[in-house]
Amino acid sequence: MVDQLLVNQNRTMIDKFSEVKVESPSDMIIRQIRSLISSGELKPGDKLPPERRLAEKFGVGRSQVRDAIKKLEFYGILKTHPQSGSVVSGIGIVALEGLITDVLQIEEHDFRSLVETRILLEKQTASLAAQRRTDDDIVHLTNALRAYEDKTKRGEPAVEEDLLFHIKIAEVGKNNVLKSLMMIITPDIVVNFNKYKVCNDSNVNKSLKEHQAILDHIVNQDPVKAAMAMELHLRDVLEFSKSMKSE
Amino acid sequence: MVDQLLVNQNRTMIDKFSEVKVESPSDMIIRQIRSLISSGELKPGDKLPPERRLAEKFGVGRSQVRDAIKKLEFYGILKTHPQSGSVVSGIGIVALEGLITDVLQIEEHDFRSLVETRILLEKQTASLAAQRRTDDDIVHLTNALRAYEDKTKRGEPAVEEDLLFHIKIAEVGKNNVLKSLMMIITPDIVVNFNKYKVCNDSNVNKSLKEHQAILDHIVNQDPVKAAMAMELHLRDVLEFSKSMKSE
DNA sequence: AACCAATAATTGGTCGACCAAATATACCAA
DNA sequence: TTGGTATATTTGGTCGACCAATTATTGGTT
Repeated sequence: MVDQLLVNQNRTMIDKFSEVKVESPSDMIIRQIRSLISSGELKPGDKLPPERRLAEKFGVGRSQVRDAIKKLEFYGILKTHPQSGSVVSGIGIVALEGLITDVLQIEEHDFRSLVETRILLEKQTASLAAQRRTDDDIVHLTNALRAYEDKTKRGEPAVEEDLLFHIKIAEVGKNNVLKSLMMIITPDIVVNFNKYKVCNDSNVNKSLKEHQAILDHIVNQDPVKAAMAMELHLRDVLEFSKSMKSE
Repeated sequence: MVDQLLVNQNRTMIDKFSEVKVESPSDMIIRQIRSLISSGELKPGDKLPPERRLAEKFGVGRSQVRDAIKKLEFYGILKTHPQSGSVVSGIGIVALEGLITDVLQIEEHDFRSLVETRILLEKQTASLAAQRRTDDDIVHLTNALRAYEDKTKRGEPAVEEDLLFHIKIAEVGKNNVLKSLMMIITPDIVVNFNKYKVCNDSNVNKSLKEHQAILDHIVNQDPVKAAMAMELHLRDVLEFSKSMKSE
């Protein structure tokens, strides 16, 4: 009650500090765990204190600690064994420092980096697909391209089918990690696609031909040409995005 | 009570089905949400039913639903607005299908895929680093290499310093996404490093020279040679790992 | 009828309590 | 002393209840 009054009285002063409260609670916990590690209290390889103790030490509920641990586990920094405890991953303390700070800023993907990386990944998937494709794979790829073609011919937006074709290529490449990484950056790309309206009508025809060319090279098992066709395709997208961005 | 008795009576029969229960509860929820989407009950862009309703519908607690939603949010498939609801991301329903099934299997990183992808990423980071390095960057890289050298000269294991050097190169490349992706796969690599004892004494000398070569090419701003040196370096690791694995 | 304020219902976030599995401890027998 | 078993404790997983913010509803005023 009294606290509430004080808050209202100091509203203008509170506003000046509000900017530091943008970081979410779980991020704060992550930062605290990081400090535990860098201060030497937590060496890689040994067990994390139990969630209850951490919650008490940080003065928060156990839920938030669990959230933080889950996030860290997601990025491979921790490994949680049920009914036993969480263990700091084998990676060294020095590298950990850099890792964790990066996790907190992992969303800051600027557009240039995004497209640049996508080109890299997709060139490789195209190359691998050309090397490792089976006859079954060709059927799947053809179907995916057909679906894309049908929708564009009807004048409908086909961003989904476009991406699906690319994902199928990644599957044919038969490299789990590569595909997973593509999966991770794909949502960001879609967001930016919609933001900059990359896929308008004037581009779909060219895009369709480029897709067909990529597929042809994969069918012919020509890794180099497949990669080049993919790069050409994506390079167009990049250039177009640049022009949109400068508007 | 009665159910319990039935379960005990049918223990042998239950055992036959136990194999399907290996998937974690939250994965089951993810699968269910996916079926909700593919059945058309959930179209991209509109709000997810409230957590309580989902929990009731799936016959589980709300915690598990929250876990599933958080996992999906990690991958950008959902976006949660506090006190308002979760929204299906703009990405299309078709692509979602592929995405979600992949999320469930995203941990199956086999070793070949891992090293293959690492080579790809690191070649690019080396190339970019050679293109974009500043004078300050060189100082940092040199220090990192020095730290690695010192520790190896003393005969101590220096896996951390090794990786730190690579991470520094990624930073010099100035591509957020690329660095983030390297961060993601690095823990897996370390685990496998320790498993196969890649960095033994006979290799450290060679490794050190290769690191120096990479650094030189970055200093000379020669992207092609930097990438080649990096590939050479990592290719050795791959070959060595292969031989260890076949033991 | 239109608009706005006050109130009621809904919703995700948080917390504490309970559960079952895993581990540590204590105790007894050989 | 040693080995194993039974018990006690610890631990992450799960659940239901409560909280604050948001949204929907309602009622009244203009």
